[in-house]
Order: sequence, then structure tokens, then C-alpha cells
Amino acid sequence: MTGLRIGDVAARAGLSAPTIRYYESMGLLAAAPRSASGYRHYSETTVQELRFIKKAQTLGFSLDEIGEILELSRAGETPCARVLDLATRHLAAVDERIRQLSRFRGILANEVRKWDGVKQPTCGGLCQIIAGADDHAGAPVQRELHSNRRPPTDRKKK
Amino acid sequence: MTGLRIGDVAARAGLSAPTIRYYESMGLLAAAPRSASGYRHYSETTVQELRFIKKAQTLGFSLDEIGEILELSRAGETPCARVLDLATRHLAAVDERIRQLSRFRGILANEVRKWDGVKQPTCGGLCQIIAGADDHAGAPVQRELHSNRRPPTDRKKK
DNA sequence: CTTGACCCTGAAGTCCACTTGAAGGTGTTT
DNA sequence: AAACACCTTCAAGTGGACTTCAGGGTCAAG
Repeated sequence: MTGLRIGDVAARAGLSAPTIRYYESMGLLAAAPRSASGYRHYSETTVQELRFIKKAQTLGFSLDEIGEILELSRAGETPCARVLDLATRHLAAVDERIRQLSRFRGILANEVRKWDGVKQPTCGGLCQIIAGADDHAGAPVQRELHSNRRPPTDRKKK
Repeated sequence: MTGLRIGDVAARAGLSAPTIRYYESMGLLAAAPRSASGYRHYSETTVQELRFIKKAQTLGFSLDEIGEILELSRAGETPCARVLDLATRHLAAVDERIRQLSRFRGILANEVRKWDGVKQPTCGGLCQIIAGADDHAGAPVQRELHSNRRPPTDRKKK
């Protein structure tokens, strides 16, 4: 009643207990208060925080970036220039990624359509086409932005 | 004149010599013929192949998938059902990823716009909004598709 | 004939976000 | 009081795609 134990929080937020301990050890989460016997206990707000972390992750933020945002957000009502900066950069990266993917989608869909029902398609076509996929796309764009992390593979429990 | 050495190939394809050796060791690239002194030597077609690999990578294929495609493509004119299969799955994954990103883009752009010029923005807003970002988005989609790899971070030479 | 830029191999290190394991303590139920 | 599910810590393992290191060989230019 006094609070949730780590397993409860894990269940509610949809991740594992070790992961929560890991986040704490990284400084992403504040150290939880302990019971007399050393058990961590939490409130609902931690569950919210973990849900935020998860979502920010699927949206492409790294744990480091999330940590930064969380830290700033905990600092209260000071101007959040850094958060805005992060968000803005991220926006640009997201835009570029969408462009890349959309172009590829078109090529791929086209290729798949052409092949559908064909008995002896040659692979050369696809390979050539992928090879030429971003020929008028300028240099690889994901160079300087830290935002091209892959969304976390959902490996979870087992 | 008889061919390119590994460094030339690396420079032309835009990656490092160790990476090429690594690809060869993985079986992604066929073992290059050697000079009397043991130097690998290559032709332009390897450069093409490496460019293909790079592009396929930035489009979200893993080295394993690329290897599979390359293998099948080398097998000549046999039906490339597996390549088609890979491509089709990939198409679905790409579509979903584009949807996710687009939704996020809207949210983020909106937030950035609201903040622009404001003196004391609170972080709470962004955090809340990210927290609610995919509330009507169903379960995390990137579960079963191997296609949510992040494009390779461009770390290259130093 | 030495300098310096390149090449070779094999092994080990890096990064991120975890997961797994070992070894043991706690708390509730039967 | 035994069973069993939970908690604790610290250490090591995982996976993908590389990079870096150590220790040595090769080749064209000066």
C-alpha cells in the first residue's frame, strides 16, 4: 500500500525489473527510496516516467537524450532551450528519414508489383534499382545527427 | 592497372579497408583474388557491390539480409522468391515506420512552433505530449519485423 | 637502401541497451 | 517451518557492425 515494488512498476510500464535497475544505475531514473529490508518502492509517477521513456525511445531518442530531457524537465520552469534544440534537430532528422523511406517505398512497391505473378523474375533488377535508389539524393544525410538510432528491438522478457 | 587495391576500393566506395575485409570474412563479399605477395585485388564491380551494400543498409536492410539478396542474385536467373519475400516484408515495415515518424513529426513540429520565441517554455508540455504521442497507435509495431534496424551510424575513419 | 605509405592476419575492443547468471535475502502462504 | 515468488548486488554475456591494436610484410620514390 505504501508503494509499488519494482516488479509491479515493471509490469505496469511494460518492461523488466532489471531494466528499471539499469535505468537507475545510469542515472536516468532517480534512486528509489528503500524499505527497511532494502526493497525499492515506487509511486505511479515512476510508471509515468517509464512510459515516457519508452515512447521517447520508440520515437528515436537515445537514452542519453532522454536523460537530458528528463533532467531539464525536473529542473522546473527554467527555459528549456536545450529541449527545444534537441526537438528541432530531431525534427530535421525525422524529416530526412521520412523522405528517404518514402523514396525507397516507391521503388520497392513498384518492383514488388512488377514481380507479382511473374514466374522467373531476375534479382538483378532489384539490385540495380536499389543500387541506384538515391542517386539524386546527395550525400548520405544521417551523418551528423545523432538521431538515426534504431528504435529499440522489443526483446523484453524472454 | 591489373586492378584496385583494397584502399582504392575503400576510397571509391566510401568505407574503410578493414570494413571490406570484415565483409569478406562474413561471406558478404566473395574472397578477392590475391597478388603473389598476398594483396587482395579488385575490379570496379566490387565497388559497385559495396555501393549497393551501403545503400541497402541505409534503407534498413541488415548485413544478413543483404548477404541473402546478394547470394540469390549471384545464383543467376532462378526465381527470386526469397528476394521478393524480403522486399515485401520490408515494404510493410517501411510503411509502418513512415506512419510512426509522420505522426511524431506532426507532434514535434507543432510543439517546436509553439515554443518558438517564447521566453519561458516549460518542458512539461513536450514531455506530456511525447508521453501521449502514440496513444491511439495500437501496440508497438516494430515487434516481429527485422526491419527496424537503425541505419548504420556513419563513424568511418576516425 | 631507407623512408613512408600501403598491405597482411588474428585478436580484442567499442557502443548501446539491455539480459542473464550466480549467490543470497525477504515476505507471504500453506 | 517449508515452499515459493519476489527482492538484492555485482559481474558477465549478447548482438550487430564495426574499429583498433599488435606485429609484421611489400612496394614505389628519393
